[in-house]
Amino acid sequence: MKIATFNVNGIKARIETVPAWLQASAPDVAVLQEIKSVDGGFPRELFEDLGYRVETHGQKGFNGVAILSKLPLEDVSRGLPGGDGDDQARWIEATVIGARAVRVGGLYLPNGNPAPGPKYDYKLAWMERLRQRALRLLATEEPVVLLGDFNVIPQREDAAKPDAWLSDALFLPESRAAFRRVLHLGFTDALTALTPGPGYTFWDYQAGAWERNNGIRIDHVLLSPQAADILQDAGIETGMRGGDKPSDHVPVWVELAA
DNA sequence: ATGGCTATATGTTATAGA
Repeated sequence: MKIATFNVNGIKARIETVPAWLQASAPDVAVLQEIKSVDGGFPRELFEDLGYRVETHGQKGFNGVAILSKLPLEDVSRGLPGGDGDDQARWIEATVIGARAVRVGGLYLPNGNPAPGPKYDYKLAWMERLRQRALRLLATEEPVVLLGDFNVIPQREDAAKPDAWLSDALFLPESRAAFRRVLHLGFTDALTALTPGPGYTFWDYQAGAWERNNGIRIDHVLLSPQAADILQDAGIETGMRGGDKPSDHVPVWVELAA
């Protein structure tokens, strides 16, 4: 089972990019972030015609997440628990029925800038809610994959110019500590487990960041122990950043024996 | 760089992203 994540930065703007990617990369499951679309405005037929089931959790203008799956989905849920009035569409979860059932959580973690401030408080609170949800999912002892745009640079080596990010919400010590608190519940970072060394997933549109390889790694795939046991391969589709009508993020994928 | 692009809707300007 190949599972991918892609922050598309607007599904309407990526109306050709995303289907072309799906055909070339052929993930069984794709979680998308920043669809920037309401559910009714999502071009679901386009993806259904490619053989995908479509589940969206959209919102007007910003945010918005989705799951596309060639395999049957069960128990789809939208919204990260514990929100109490949080109406930002950043979380969607479903069980994918392959050779094994895999619980997949697709997430778009808040950016948090400027920090300090209310947006940063929201980011940290959201990360604590993520930790709580992750703990519940681990307790099922089933394969669990949490993937998406985490908006956290875990280590200095995950940025081409780490010193430029020192006061940024993506790299502040509290953000990195909160990320580790999730990871250390027992998850495996699929990319660092299989491909040590620099591997970026985002390059800003500005200042020739792509041409200069001034990137950061902020899209991650976290595997529960039961998922890590069946991890076969993982990768970053770096070349997508240099393609037609690119998002500022590129897809990241894992292959599981499931 | 005090944001140099990009995307969306609030739409010929504001807001958000990272």
